[in-house]
Parts: sequence; C-alpha cells; structure tokens
Amino acid sequence: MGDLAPEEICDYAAEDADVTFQLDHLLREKVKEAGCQYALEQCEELLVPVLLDMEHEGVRINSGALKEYGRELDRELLDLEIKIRELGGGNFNPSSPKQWGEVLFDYLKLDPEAARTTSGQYATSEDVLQRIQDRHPIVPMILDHRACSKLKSTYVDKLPECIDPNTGRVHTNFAQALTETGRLSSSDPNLQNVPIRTQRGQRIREAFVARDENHVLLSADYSQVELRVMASLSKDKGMIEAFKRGADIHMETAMRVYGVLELFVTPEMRSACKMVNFGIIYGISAFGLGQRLGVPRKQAAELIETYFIQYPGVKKYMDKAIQDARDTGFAETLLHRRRYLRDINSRNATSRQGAERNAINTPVQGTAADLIKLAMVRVHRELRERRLKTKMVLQIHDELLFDVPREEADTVRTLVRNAMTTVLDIGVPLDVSIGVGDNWLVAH
DNA sequence: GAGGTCACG
DNA sequence: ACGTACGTGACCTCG
Repeated sequence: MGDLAPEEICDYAAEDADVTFQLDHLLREKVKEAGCQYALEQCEELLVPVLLDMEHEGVRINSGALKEYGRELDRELLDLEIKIRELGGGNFNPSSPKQWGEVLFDYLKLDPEAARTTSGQYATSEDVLQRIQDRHPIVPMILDHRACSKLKSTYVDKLPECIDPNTGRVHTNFAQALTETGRLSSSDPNLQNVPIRTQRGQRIREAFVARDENHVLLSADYSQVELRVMASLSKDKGMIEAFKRGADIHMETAMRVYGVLELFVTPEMRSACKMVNFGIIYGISAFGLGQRLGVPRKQAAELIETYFIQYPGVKKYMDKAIQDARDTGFAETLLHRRRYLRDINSRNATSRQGAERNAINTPVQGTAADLIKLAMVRVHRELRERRLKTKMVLQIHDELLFDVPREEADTVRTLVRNAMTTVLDIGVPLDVSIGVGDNWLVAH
C-alpha cells in the first residue's frame, strides 16, 4: 500500500481488495455469532481512544527523589554484600539463585530435604527461604538483598530512564487485547506493578507525583471488586447480604466459618478467611490453601468445607462454571467475553484441573475487567462533556489514577465515584474508595 | 532464550 | 495418582 495516494487507498478498501478491510467484515461476523458484539462495540472499541489519551498523557515522576533513593539502596546492598561474604566464606554472585542453592543446601546443609525446581536446581524462592530463615543469619540477608536489588534495578534505576525528553513524563503502553481474561496489561515500562507493599516500595510510589504544584493525584479503587463479582455470579444469599450491609467481608466470613461473634474473631482467624476468600476466586485447592496458611492439607480441606456450608451458592457456582465450560468449551464474562479452555475435557488430570480453575476464575477476573473498562469509557466521556481538565493517567486493574487541577478535585471525586459505582448493576453494591494527594502513595 | 525470581492486582 | 491457587511484565544468570 506504500505507493498509493490516500484516495487510492480508499478506493482500494471500497473495492474490498484491502485484506484488512475484508478481515474486519469477516471477523465482525464471527464476533457477532459468538455473542461478543456488545463487548466489542460498546466496550473495547470505545476504550481505544481512552487508552490512547492515557498513553499520550503519561505520568510525572520525581527522578531526583528516585536517584537519591538509589544511592541509599546502593549503600544497603554494599553493606549486605560485605556481611554475606563474611558469613558465607566464598566469593559468589548474590544475584544467582543457582549459586545460592549450592551455598545454602550443599555447603551449609540448611535443609536435607531441600526442594528442587523442574530443572533440578535447588528452589530458593522467597517462601522457601522464609521457612528456613531461622537456621542461619545469612538467609534473611539474602532476602533483604533480593528485595533491594529488585527495587533498584526494576524501578529506582529504570524509571528515570523512561522519562520522555519531549514531555518530561513516563508513558506506558497498554495492551488491550493480550490477556486471557480481558484485563489490560502494561509494559515498557510496566506501571501496573509499581511497588507498594513494603516500606522500601512505598518510597517508589511516593515518587509518582502530580504534574505541578497546581495539581494533585486522585486515586479511585474498587474495594473487593472480585468478591463482589463472585457474590453476583453465584447469587449467594449470605454473601450478597453481607455486601449490602457494608460488612467487612473477611470478618464476616470468619464469624460464619468459626461460628463466633465479631468480638471473638482473632486477627489470625480473619487473615485465614481472607486467604480462603482469595482462594475461592482462584479456584481453590486444599493443597494450595494449606501451603499458604502453613497448615496440613486436611485442615485446609475442612476449612473449605465449612466455607461452602456457609456460602452454598458459591459452591454451586463453582460446579456450574466447570460444567458450563465442559459443555461449551469456553468460560465467559458478564459482557460475554470468551476464554476458550482447550484442556477442560483433557484426560490429563493436571491440565484439566488447571482449566477448571480457569473456568471458575475467568468470569470473576474478566467481569471485574469489563466493569472498570466500561467505567473508564464513561469517566473519559463525562470529563470531556463537562470540559474538565482532569486527565486519567493509569489503570491498575481495580484502580484508576487521575492528574487533577486542585480546584477540580471535589468535582472529580464525585464524578468518578458515581461513574464507577453505577456503571453496571450487578445486583451487589459496588464500593469505591478515593484518595487525593501530591503523590501516589498519599492518594492511594 | 529459558529458567528462576519477584513486583503488582 | 496426579501436582496444584488466578492474571500479568521485567530483571538477572547461565548455557
């Protein structure tokens, strides 16, 4: 097409000689047959210009603060390397899991039954090391070193390099049609995995700032959106009622599962039930839950059994999700977005069970993605209609981040909350928590 | 380029 | 008896 003038390209397309043009027609028919027309036309196609604007807008980071933090991390890393060398004796690369495995399990013999990865190396991942961290002072130092070097190489050193010299801002790429469930993904750089969980990580969040002193960042995130979607899909009476009441769902679950009043729910009980709730969304297995709770598989199985007695609708949903996928060969979301599951009837138990978890999880994760995508389209349109200067800059699965003129903050807070909570009625109230501040850490 | 690890929701 | 919680992206080592 390179040698054609614009009018000729149109002629070419009009004659249906253009392959892209023909494909558009053909694929739209297929989309229609699959019942995905609404998802395509009312969600994805409307989202394209929204994402384009967000990528174009970018987000400001305080590179000076990051560079200073980089020097602090360097000092921490150097200290750790000196201490590690004193304790370990040898000269090895602290970034090499292979060498660490040999030091910990061949040389120091910290675990005679050390697990190995599929390739035969010793496993040295965080959960493995945490189990043995009391056996030698070098183990917590490895974990510390790993944490520091991860943050430094992936974020602290890298983000300042990503500042576009033309705009002075960081521009991510959103992939709209990449994930299996309908979520977005973000890359080059990925701004959907900016640290927050640890104190060190929070220093990095703090470096994401509003465009200037006249602006603030506003973060709006759906609270427990996937559990609400599970309540909706399963129509479980108790779970829906708990959300309607505005209950703390993990606390509520603990009260039910352990059969006690709120006063008698310990932090451990609530935390265990929080893990069960997550597990439910993922397509729970007694083994997986037991591993994460650090309890025997049997005890985990009993916990799950009690859970299903308390939330029978959830159990029914899970069985039906699997059966539907077996019958149709796919799982679907509220907007009928499909994920084909080729292994759902496999004779290989491992891959079949994997597909069964996908059959349970995909409608949940995917419907949550549908909701926020529709909300993005609506918020973008309303900001434009009301001539507001606020810019949507990031989407992080259940959170939207905006760069807001200070004087618009109150208006936008209301607009965004309203759009996000009322975008679709799923029979379960949606709740959005909103924060405002000079940086992302404070706003979130 | 694969494998291991780990950052996020 | 299987091997095991869902979805991503990026960095590092090593052959």
